Parts: sequence; structure tokens; C-alpha cells
Amino acid sequence: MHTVTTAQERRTVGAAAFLAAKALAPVGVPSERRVSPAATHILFGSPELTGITMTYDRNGEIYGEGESADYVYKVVSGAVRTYKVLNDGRRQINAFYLPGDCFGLELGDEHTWSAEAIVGATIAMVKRSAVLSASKRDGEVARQLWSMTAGQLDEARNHALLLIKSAQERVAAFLLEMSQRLAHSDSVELPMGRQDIADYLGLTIETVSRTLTQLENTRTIELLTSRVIALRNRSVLSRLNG
Amino acid sequence: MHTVTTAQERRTVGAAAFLAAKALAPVGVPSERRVSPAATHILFGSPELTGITMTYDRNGEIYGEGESADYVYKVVSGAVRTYKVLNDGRRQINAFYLPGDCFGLELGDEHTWSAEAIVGATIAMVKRSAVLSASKRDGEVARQLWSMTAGQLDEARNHALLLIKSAQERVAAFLLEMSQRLAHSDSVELPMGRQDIADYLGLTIETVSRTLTQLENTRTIELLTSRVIALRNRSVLSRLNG
DNA sequence: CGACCATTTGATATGGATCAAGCGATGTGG
DNA sequence: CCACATCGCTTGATCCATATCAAATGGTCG
Repeated sequence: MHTVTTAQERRTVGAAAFLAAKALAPVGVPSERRVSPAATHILFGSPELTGITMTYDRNGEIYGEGESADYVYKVVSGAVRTYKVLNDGRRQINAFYLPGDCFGLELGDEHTWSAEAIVGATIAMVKRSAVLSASKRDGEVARQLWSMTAGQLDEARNHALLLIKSAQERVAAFLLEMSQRLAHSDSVELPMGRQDIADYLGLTIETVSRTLTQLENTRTIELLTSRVIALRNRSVLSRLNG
Repeated sequence: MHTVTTAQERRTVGAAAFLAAKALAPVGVPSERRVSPAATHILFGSPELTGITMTYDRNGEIYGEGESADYVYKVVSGAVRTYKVLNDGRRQINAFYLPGDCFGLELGDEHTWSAEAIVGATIAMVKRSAVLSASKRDGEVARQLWSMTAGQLDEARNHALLLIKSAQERVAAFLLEMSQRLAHSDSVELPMGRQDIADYLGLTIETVSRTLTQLENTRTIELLTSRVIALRNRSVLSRLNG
């Protein structure tokens, strides 16, 4: 389980574009939150920050809780989940990372969450120590670093806020978030299955499924396939979102 | 409601000690998480970062959601809650801040959460712009800034993790967290009432109350007064904590 | 076609919410 | 100094949203 297929391991030339997060992934939780998109194109910009690229199979483990955090990661293609499993087996998915998103940088030097590829994924990585020392020298890198972390803080707080809402509200928020982040005009193609959605929303797979059919029955959404969902009435979803 | 009593407004000499967070408040959520205490004594250390001190009454508003975020705050005495109210009136408390803790610094230049004093409180504040520009010049300030934000990210994620647990587990986690942060040997004197606890844990006041009596009946805790709780069996609480 | 896995649907159980009193401190005015 | 109002907390009775248990359906791949 969680086989990691290491593929390429070539050096990338300009690690400059690394942290260059496309924009701090907007979370679709409350009304208007949209922080400065601020061209985040420098954090991995110093010349000596060379990167490595790896590919992972579906469900491949990128790192595990407790492992030493030697790298900072960025999704090139595919999708990633970070999560924690409680002693009784319940799993909470903390965040989904899509192409352009960075993850894996925490305060301590050990990962406190695990990360897996949701589907086959290509992940760029640079040494954590290199990032931290670069930020020590280069003020702009440091600013990027803070900005990225502050953005994730915002997302984490909004995720917590999600978890006190009703099932309908959570699912609506999830759909809006994904729609914004995947930006496929009218329909969303989800990279993750129902169990992942459930573990992200703090619901069971059955409740997620039932809520989706419920939303479909009210013509709010349409399930083109189980993974492809058309948002037919965004205003209803937004209203549900609070 | 939420009367703000501005008291002193004197300049502090060395704003150096400002961000000097006593340590990133450890959250008592999962087993062993205790990030580098790292002497955080520099962020507010640059000479031009002069501060203002204000006092607030119980329930006094420090800032509201949507207000422009001009300052960064630090609790000198008392306690603070940051929260958000959903359109239907449900409130979620995001975090409690105790003496030594900093709060109010977010990515955007508008507060996305509100802050109130839980009890009478003295709060030191410095201009956000000053902090940000100081961090631009001084790498160590920048590091402190990132470190503080990363610590709060960690806390926010653990708070989210809390919200998928059972009532007993949430209350146990809360008690352990507070006991660690207030460090009163065997008993904890809570600055906040039941409603605050409930809104922090995503439960109702009744459930919090019932859970506490339940823990008391099993001799796990003892309610000396409703605000002062003795932890009689920490290992049971830790086990509940997962 | 058949096996397998993901998703949906159905029936029932349950933890915590809600509604509704009680109770004990704290404070106020007579 | 005591009656009484108030406020915060606890306790009780009932309800309901979501979990749990169980089965059917559908989609994919060899």
C-alpha cells in the first residue's frame, strides 16, 4: 500500500519558479475572503535552490507523520492530500493540494501530518534547509515564506470553521472551493473520491453521497459522473455556505 | 455591549520584548507536539517599533471582522478570544490568547476574525506596517514572524482535528491544553465561561457541562468551582485525547 | 462476461442538540 | 442583614441529524 514510484530525479535549472505559488489557493468558505494575490514568484528563486522532481502513483506516500521534514514540496501535476489518522482509525484530511500549491513546510523539523498522492502526481521538491537559509539572506524570500504560511493559516482556520456547519453547508462549501480552485467553467472534475471528501469534511461517505443526491434533486448541482459535477445554481450553494 | 475602555496609551521603550512570545502556545491536542520553543525575542525588537498599551473591559471588542488590520497585538494580562459569527448566529471561537501570546496578524490588511477580551485585559499593540517593514529589513524579525505564524498554523490545524472528535475527547483535549498553557500545577483556573468553551469546541453549553460532570463522576477531574478544575487523572484525559 | 471497487440507497441507532426547568452563587436595594 | 433579582451553570426530557449497518447498483478493467 502507498507504493512510491520514484521516477525522474533530475535537477531543475531555475528553482526560482518553485515557490512561485500560482496564488494562495482561495478557500471557498466564507463570503469574501481573497487575500492579495501578490506575485509569489521569489521564494524558491535563489540560484542555489535547485530542485528535484518525483512522480508518485495513486495513493503513493510522499511523507509520513513523524518523518524528518527535509523537503518542501510543490504540486506540478496531480493532487495531494495531507492527513492524520487517529488511534481508532478515523482519518482527517487537512488539505488538498492542486497544481501550483506548495506543502510540507512546518515549524518543526518533523512532519506532523502525512502526505499522499490522490492520483498519479508529479511533485517538485527543494531542501527545507536551503529554503530556510535562503530566507535568512533574502528578505523577499522570507516575505514569500511568511505569506505562504499565513495563507495556509487562513485556510486552516476556515477549514475549522467548516467543521461546525451542517452536512449540506459543508458539501456546498467544498464544491465551491473546488470549483474556484479547479476553475473548469461550469463543471468541476474532482481528483478525489468520496472517502477523501468525507474525511476532509468530517462526515461519512454515506452522508456525502446522500447530500450530493439531495443537491441534485433540488437542481442545485448535476452529477455528470460521480467525479464530474456541474454546479447549476451557485447562488443556492453560496447561500448554504453562509 | 463590548465597551472598550482605553486606559494607558504610553509609549513603551524597547518594543524589543513585544513579539517575544513566551513560547508558541502548545496546543494539547495530539500526543507529542512541541515545536522548538526558540527564543522568539526579536520580532518586535527593532528600536522604531514603539508600542501602545490598552486595557479592555470584560467582553470589550478589540477589533471586529472586516476592520482594517492596523495593529498586531500581544496579551499582557487577561485573556482574549478570536471568533467569527455565522449568519444564523452560531459562533466559533478560533483561539484563546493568554498572557504572552500574540494575535491579530493576518495575511490580508483586513481582519477576518473578531477579537474580544474574555476578562479585563491589558493588551500591547504595535503597528502592523512597522512590523512588516521591520521584517523587510531585519532577517531575524522576518524569521520570528514566520515562526509565529507557522506556530499558529499548527494550532489551527490541531483545532480542526479536535472538531471531528467526540464530546469527551474535545473536553479532555481542552482541559489538557489549558492546563499546559496556564500551568497551575494540579488545578486549572479557566478565564472563560462555559459558552466560550462550547464555542471553541463546537459543542453546546449543555454538552460541555454534562461532559464535565461525567468526568467528575469518574474521578478524572474535580470541579472545585465552576471555573477552577483539578485534573485528578491526567492519563485518562490523555487517553481520551487520542 | 465476470470480478472488483466505488458509489448510492435503505433501515435503524445514537450522540449531541434543543427545549425546559432547577439551582447556586453574586449582587442590590430596602 | 436579609429578601429578591440576575446570571451562569447544571440537570432532565425529548428530538433530530448524522452515523452505523447492510445491501443494491454501477462503472471499470482484465
